[in-house]
Amino acid sequence: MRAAKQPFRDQISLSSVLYALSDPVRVDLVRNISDAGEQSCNECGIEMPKSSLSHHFKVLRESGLISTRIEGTRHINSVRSADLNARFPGLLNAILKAARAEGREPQIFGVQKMR
Amino acid sequence: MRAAKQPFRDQISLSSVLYALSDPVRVDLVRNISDAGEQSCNECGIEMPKSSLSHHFKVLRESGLISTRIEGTRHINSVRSADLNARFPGLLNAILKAARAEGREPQIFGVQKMR
DNA sequence: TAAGATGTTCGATAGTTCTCGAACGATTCA
DNA sequence: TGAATCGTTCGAGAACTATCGAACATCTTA
Repeated sequence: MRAAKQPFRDQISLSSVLYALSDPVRVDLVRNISDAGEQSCNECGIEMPKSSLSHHFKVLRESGLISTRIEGTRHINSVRSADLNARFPGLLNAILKAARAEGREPQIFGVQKMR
Repeated sequence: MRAAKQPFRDQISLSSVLYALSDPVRVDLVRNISDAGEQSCNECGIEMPKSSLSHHFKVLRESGLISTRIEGTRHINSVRSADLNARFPGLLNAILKAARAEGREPQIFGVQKMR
């Protein structure tokens, strides 16, 4: 119903974006959503309690990385590529490319947190 | 004397890099060092207690963003551009460019932290 | 050797963040 | 209406981070 709280394009801050993506779980989420075009929280392929996942989605949303559209009972997420590319040209691609270059497969079978 | 603890090129992790740069103070530091080529902790232009500054330099060092060479009593920092570009091509430039695009001038007159 | 300069390390405090179960809300479907 | 689905929010505990003064270490120079 009420639109998820997210910044306008001009309010997206570099710090928040970098911070949001500094978590392996979240960068995987963005990577998956980006590859799939759109994705519900459910089919993100990352196994973890709902509340934890919801937390990560919230961070991504509030940082301006994703937007969420509600469709029935599902929340469909998409990467705000246009906004991000407008605000920080090349940044998102560089990060996603780096994530792939790092060789770590997107996480699917549970958590693997380290920092 | 003892070399500052820092990761080898292949051990630089995306998460650490993004996390390190998710702090406005640290991204300014990297920006300044990058512009200047090299810089001691002293002349970084950011006013803040020595211990705080040292903490930020440590984070940058441990994430692989900078390396520190000791010369007399001064610790001279430089950005590990070659290593970073080899490991994550285009990433550092994209971030520095984004930092400039954000319009926030590098911090000089004291702290201005917000996140 | 003593004093000064430059940074690091330690210890403490305050604020954040992550994680996860439990409760809640909204929507769909029988 | 009742049950199921899909997510969010709440609350609490553990872990981490930033900040900063004080103490320490190292090198230089008087």
